[in-house]
Amino acid sequence: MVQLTVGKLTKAAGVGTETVRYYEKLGLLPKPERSKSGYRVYDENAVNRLRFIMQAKNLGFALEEVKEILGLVDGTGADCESICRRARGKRDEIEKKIAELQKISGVLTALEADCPGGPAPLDQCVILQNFYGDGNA
Amino acid sequence: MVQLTVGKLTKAAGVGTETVRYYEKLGLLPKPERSKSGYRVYDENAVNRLRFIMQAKNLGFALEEVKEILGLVDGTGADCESICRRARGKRDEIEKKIAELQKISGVLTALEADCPGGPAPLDQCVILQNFYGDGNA
DNA sequence: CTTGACCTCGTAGTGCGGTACGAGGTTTAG
DNA sequence: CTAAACCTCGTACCGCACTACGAGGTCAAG
Repeated sequence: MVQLTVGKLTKAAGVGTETVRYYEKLGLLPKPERSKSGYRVYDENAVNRLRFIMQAKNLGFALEEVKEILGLVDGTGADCESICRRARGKRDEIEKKIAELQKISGVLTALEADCPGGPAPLDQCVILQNFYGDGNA
Repeated sequence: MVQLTVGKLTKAAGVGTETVRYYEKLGLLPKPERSKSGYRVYDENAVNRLRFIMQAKNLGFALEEVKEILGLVDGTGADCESICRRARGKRDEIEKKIAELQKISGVLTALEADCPGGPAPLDQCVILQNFYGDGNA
């Protein structure tokens, strides 16, 4: 088990020290061990947890939601069944997000396919006028 | 072409009137026609555009990024080639997001699969201790 | 044994994305 | 013909997620 100070941790995960403290306060990161002098001490698991948080956050999850997901994974106190149920719900949410992203990706691919390939005005990219309609929920 | 007031538009898209004004100010929505009395007048295309914005926003795109995507689609002034290039870049970003979401979804699926199915403590869900490592970038 | 990089904490300030408010004009139902 | 429901605008405020700041303690290098 490698021992990391908060500085090493933040460098490894690409975030600021303040952010780590903030996440700790919100309960996204567990309170770490402390050195004799009171410094936070982490293991490399913390790096991955932190990376996971950043990733989820970038994908449109609020910190509260990330906390919820992490709570499922930590399995703090609750029984397996209820955790499973919530995990399934969360996964369905995520699958929905994936589907929506795929739709947007499709729009951009169509846009690309429609481009004649040279520097020309976009007037002939007729597909675009209707794309919102295609992307309709 | 159906004519919509901003109230109809917002009801159709599920947002507030203020939000529409806000997006207009930011340039996400084009300045609409006005009625004699100065009311904003929209067509149903605006509903879809607005929905698209909400969707993209929920998926973790900042309004500026959404504006950029919409700019690509609107093809305002630029030539086809540069738009294509940026569309490709944006699509790659989106595909990355999709891949990350699939990883998170996978974690939750693994969690579910690991659940014995009854109300039991999660101690046996060993997979969880390492999941961050699995989800590692 | 001092310098300077690192750590501790709390509080205040920032930027984004709305959201609410207030003063006023318009339109339509009774 | 008046009242309610809609619209206009600008400004101010809100919550989230940081981010910076200031006062101080720790520790490894020279």
